[in-house]
Amino acid sequence: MMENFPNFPTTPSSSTSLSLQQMLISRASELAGIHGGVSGGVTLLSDGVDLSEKKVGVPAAGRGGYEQKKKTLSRRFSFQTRSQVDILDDGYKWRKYGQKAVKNNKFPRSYYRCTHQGCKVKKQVQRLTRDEGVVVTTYEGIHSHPILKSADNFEYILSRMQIYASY
DNA sequence: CGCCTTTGACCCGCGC
DNA sequence: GCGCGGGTCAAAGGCG
Repeated sequence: MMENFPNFPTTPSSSTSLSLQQMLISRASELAGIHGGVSGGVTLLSDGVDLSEKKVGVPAAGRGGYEQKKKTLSRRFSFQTRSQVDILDDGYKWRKYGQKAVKNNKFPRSYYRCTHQGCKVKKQVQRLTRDEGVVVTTYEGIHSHPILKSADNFEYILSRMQIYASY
């Protein structure tokens, strides 16, 4: 079985009303309930963590000139699933902007950003070293626009995925 | 032709 | 103060 993720502090709080995020959480919780026996269920990095103020380096004028900006809307949560594909179609359009190898993990981590203008939602997808079938998806931010297409497909994918939890 | 992926360099925070 | 680990930029190429 899988071991828990020490890096992912799990907070059993599902109070905020996030659109997709909430749907995911509720969906995941529901599925976790369905799968009941699964030790773990859903790994949720709920929002409200210490992300109140996050400094982000923004290029000011070419290289060398970086401007410090503070962000307040950084909500983050993650979940891991069993899936063959990395990209889970959640109804939004994403543009990949980076890929980096992480220490302790043999598989690289991919960084995506919502292509919608003004929407600064990011997500990163990472595959576990030990279990290639397990994919960790982390969302950061809240979409400031409606979903482009129906997320039914995503729900379908979710419904046939096994979701882990760490509590 | 426009958007997306790829990929190396760059930047930053933090620990030693 | 330096090095490492992690996140982002941006140029160039690819594909529909």
